[in-house]
Order: sequence, then structure tokens, then C-alpha cells
Amino acid sequence: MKSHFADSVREAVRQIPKGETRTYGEVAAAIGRPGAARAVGTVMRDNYDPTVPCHRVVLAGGKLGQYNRGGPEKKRALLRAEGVAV
DNA sequence: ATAATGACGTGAT
DNA sequence: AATCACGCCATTA
Repeated sequence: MKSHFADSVREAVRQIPKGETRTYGEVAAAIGRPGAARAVGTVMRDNYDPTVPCHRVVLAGGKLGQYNRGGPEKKRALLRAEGVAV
């Protein structure tokens, strides 16, 4: 089910530069829905688009967060491979 | 339209 | 510092 919200989230996440991490709250605010961090997570969970670097989206506290592909371990590996200190 | 769920966030214990 | 509880928004049944 594609919704405008999900589409916006994917686009915003796609704009995240390599080697940088963005929080769910930041992404939510970037699309015009501040506080919708949870909703962003819901979208990411349903989003399997490889063109979207969803592994660059982390928790506000600087933690990794979940991942739909091998768990947080895989996510950490990807971020670390881009030069992100985790 | 209502209830339940979930890759979050902040505050309190 | 770690853990528990409540609140937030969008999606799905």
C-alpha cells in the first residue's frame, strides 16, 4: 500500500548523504510530520526498496535501531563500512 | 469508523 | 546507567 507519507519518507531517506546518519525524528520532520518518528519506522518496516539507504536511519539517542535484513548487526556493519562511528 | 501494531522518543523509576 | 511506562503518528485488520 503506497501512501504519500511512505513515498515522502523513502525520498527523504534517499537524500541522506553517504557516511551520515539521520534520526527517525529528523526524517519525519523533514517530510513535514515532526513527531512521526514511529510512523517513519512503520514505513521503513514495510519498505524493501534497495534504492533507499534505510540503514542510515538511526534512533535519536544515537543508537542503531531495528532492521529488516539481518537485524541491527547488519545495519551496524553497513554504517561502519561507510565511515560512521558506531 | 474503531482497535491493534510497530525499524521511535522522552520522561520517570 | 539501566529499565519501565506513556505518548506520538501512520498503517493494517
